[in-house]
Amino acid sequence: MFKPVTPRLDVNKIEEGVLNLWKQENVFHRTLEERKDGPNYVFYEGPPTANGRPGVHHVLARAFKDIFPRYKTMTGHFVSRRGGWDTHGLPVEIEVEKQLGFTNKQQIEDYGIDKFNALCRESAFTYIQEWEKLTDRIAFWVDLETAYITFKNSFIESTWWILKQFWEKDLLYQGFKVVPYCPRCGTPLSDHEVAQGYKDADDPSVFVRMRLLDEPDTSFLVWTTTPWTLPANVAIAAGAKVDYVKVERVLHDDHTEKLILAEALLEKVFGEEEVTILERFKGKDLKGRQYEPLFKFLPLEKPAHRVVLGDFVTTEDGTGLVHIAPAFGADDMAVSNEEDLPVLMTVNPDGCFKEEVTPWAGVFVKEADPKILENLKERGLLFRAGTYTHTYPFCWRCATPLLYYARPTWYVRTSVYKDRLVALNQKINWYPEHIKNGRFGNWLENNVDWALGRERYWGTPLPVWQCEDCGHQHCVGSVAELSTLTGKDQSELDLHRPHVDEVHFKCQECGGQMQRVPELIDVWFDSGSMPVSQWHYPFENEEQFKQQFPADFICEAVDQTRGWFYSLHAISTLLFDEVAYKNVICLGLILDGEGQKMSKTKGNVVSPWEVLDKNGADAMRWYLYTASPPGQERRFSSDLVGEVLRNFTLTLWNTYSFFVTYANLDGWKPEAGVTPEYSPLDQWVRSALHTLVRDVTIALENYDVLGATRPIEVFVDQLSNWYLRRSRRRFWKSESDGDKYAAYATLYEALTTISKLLAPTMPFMAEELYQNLVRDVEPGMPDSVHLAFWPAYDEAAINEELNREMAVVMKLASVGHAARNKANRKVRQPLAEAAFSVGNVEEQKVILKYADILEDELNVKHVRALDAATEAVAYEIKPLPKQLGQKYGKNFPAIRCALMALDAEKVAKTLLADESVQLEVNGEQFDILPEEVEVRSLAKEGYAVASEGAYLAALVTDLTPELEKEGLAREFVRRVQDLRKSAEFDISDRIKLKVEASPKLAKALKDFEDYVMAETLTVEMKAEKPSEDLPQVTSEFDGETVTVGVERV
RNA sequence: GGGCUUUUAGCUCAGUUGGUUAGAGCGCGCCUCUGAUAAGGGCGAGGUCUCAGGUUCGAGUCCUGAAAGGCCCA
Repeated sequence: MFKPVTPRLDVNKIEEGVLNLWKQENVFHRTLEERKDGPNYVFYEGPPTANGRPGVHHVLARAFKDIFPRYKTMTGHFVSRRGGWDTHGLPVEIEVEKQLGFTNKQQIEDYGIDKFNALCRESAFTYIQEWEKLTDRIAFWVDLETAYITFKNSFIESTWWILKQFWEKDLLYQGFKVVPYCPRCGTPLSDHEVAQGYKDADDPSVFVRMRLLDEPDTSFLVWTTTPWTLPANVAIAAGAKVDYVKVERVLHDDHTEKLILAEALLEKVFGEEEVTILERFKGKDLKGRQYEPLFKFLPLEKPAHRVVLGDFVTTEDGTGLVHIAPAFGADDMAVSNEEDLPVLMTVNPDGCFKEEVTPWAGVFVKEADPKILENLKERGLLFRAGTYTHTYPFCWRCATPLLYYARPTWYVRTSVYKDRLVALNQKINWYPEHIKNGRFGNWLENNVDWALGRERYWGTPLPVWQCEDCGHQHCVGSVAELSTLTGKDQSELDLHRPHVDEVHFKCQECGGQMQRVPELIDVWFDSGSMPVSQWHYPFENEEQFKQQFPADFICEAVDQTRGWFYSLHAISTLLFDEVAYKNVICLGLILDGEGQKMSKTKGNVVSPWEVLDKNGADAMRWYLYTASPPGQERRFSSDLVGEVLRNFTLTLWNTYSFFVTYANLDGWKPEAGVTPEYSPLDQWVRSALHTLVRDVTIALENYDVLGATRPIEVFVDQLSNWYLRRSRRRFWKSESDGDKYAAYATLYEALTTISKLLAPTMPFMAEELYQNLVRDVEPGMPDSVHLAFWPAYDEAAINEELNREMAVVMKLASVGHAARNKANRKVRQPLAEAAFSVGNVEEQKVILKYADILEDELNVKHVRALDAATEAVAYEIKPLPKQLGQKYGKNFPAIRCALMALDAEKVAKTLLADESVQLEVNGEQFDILPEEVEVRSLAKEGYAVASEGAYLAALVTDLTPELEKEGLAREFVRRVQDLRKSAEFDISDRIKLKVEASPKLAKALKDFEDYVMAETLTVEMKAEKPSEDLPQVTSEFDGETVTVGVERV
């Protein structure tokens, strides 16, 4: 006996039950234990930070992550699935700052780094319980008990080891580079952070005269949007190939001045004003020309204030002459290094001018802009000032405009490995594929050194100590090394600030005191270190590390391209010259129902719980898998998930419930060694089933999630709405013969196979089916579908021809229904005959081969092929463009025309006789083959006809008295069945009927008594008025009246 | 400004190496079937396949350009 199944599905109850089962039987851990000796399949969990609540996008990622480990477990692999938590970084600090009401770094220092970091440590796990709960509820199987945590000493120590490897290869260096810098937060920002803060801003648009030293009344016209950088000007950049002109213009006092600028920008700069072009030259001719500095606040260490060439100069905006202040621009710094120009550092780290810049000392640079313009104007150096709207980066946390600012900071020299980064990327399978050479590939091609340093508090400290006296630097690669250096056991040392900062040792060069540098490292380095650091490699777990590197599969959203995908790849390339992952699914973002990005500030975030409580985890997962290709962004709403339940889950559930109901009635169970006598319909559904197994397997092997899910939906629909609907009678007939056994065996095979195919994607439903259909019935089977083995498909069961034939049968049934509908003949009324025609000879045989199915489906007494020769009055011929166009190319239109001009009937009959038609077009002979033309027949009168494409159904709608009576009998049966149902009789209950019917109906019931009684499980039918106490109904149909009462025997 | 990506029915999405009548589901209207079904079937309304050029006998599909949305980067 199978456990009885209610047709009313309560997904949440089922999913809770399955969760309990998994817990009680420790199923997840057993998927590890029972596969210990299997080949490794390696999955890396990209660590989330638990200081925010998990959202729908996390469910998306976790749902996709879960598929492949489950699948690979079923194929016999050992899939260690260690979780991880990212715990460091600015986002954590900011939450704590908010909590404490801090607005700047000084407040943190005053409060105490120790106490501050203790709060960060807690804050990183604020929502850990909700994360764990959600992970559990959506059945993402990941081992959270042994999850790696980036703030643990062991993790940090391994990360230090990596850094030391880099240090020894000279890949870690302190550079003086221009970085986006927040003067309020006092720290450079990573690209990632900068990207979050671009806004439209109105900045000054300033044209300044820089007077030539050797030519009176002549100036370079230079444009800038940052006047505050002008005191740091050391050069002007021109484009070597750009055309420049010297123009003369009249000033107000009748004097003239000469200005040099790019010719292409004359109009933009002067507009209507008349100027005289005196001279033309290329940019390279300007090289080395000297000019009068605008300001002289700082001493010059090297010669400056001359024209240099730069390939970044454009003639889009400004004047084609670019002001160069190496301290405040990346291009500026680069060109200054090449040209050996001095760097004038006019601004303090707080964003205010230095003492030396006397007029504006201590003024915040942006506030000094107008004052600087005033000064230039007084000195006649200002040509024009306006405003310019462009996108400019602001600090994403405090909205302070960022300054591009030269600061000493630490870098990983990734750019020297650019070729390896690019080459190794070619070994990675990206899904979708375009990321590989698109977004990710481009990013690698443009690789610049990884800015590693962060001047913050809560993170992995950079393990570099520097001598306070001689500046000697030493990189520490382990706690043991630190112990040796300090001559003291440091194994209990917390490797965070401020504790590591308090560790000093003697300089090996001069004996001075070594002090750790102040920087932390970028948190992305933490997560990118995870293949190594999660194992505390190389200090222990060497075996595990080697077995678990590289990953076979990782999966995150597309925003990780420059995040985790990059940090893993970069570290692995520099450290091992190997990829860190072989296959990666890169997910698109989740949008709300309106296509807007979900964000806290917009308040359009859908809570995953809302969806889960309503529809369950399976439906939510299934929606995410099937909605659109994984790389694509997807719209998401609770209603869309609800559709999954109605369309897919319920269909499957009802099929399952049907099976269990009747199998229990018949006491059916699978018997080993019995070969069922499959009917053609069984053979067809088995062919479709094994095709499905094949296709889903191939899809999963290729990380094709759509291909692993959508076909299951199609199959379940066919199983329920074609196979089962057409097979129902076989299940409820009373004799238990081989045909009935085959029907049960077929449906059982389909359901148990589906449960396995669904295990990776719909883990709950899969388990529910498996437990009842397999585990409780077949002794010795694995205790869970997730411990079972992936089904192998039976090549012999796959019959492509059968698949095609049945598609035609379904098509004919559909056309037949349409014909009935048009003739206004309801299906319950039997008709004498249906005749079909199809487009070609090949499909013709299908009609007779599956006549019984069509007769039953359409409720007709006889099915046959339409006789094209005698019954059709008209034909249409349709030259098939695919065949003829490909064969005859340019001639196709003419051939088509010529063919259509012939007598359609003659052509049709020739082709239907499987003979070809000869044509002459433009003096050329063509032989048109039967398969190159579709023939459509139009039936003669007396038939109800419907057609679609070449498929046509013609019904004989005349009713004989016999057919009419049968129709009445069927109507009556229908009423009785309804009555049985509303009286809540069991489907196997035998009944007695009392009937009071109008004469014609009474006669019909008499004639079809056997049929009526068999259909309704009636043991006694009496022609009398039912007594009041019986369940009964009175109804009218087809002009007849009946009152019928039922009584359970 | 650059890179990647998307644009097909009211909504969510399919659409094979280019093939002439562009599909499905949901929703809507009418009809129907049901002894598993919250379902199923049929008919109908609903499309300038974002736009403009081009290649081709033939373009939703290929090419060029443009527009709009999204993401990433400046």
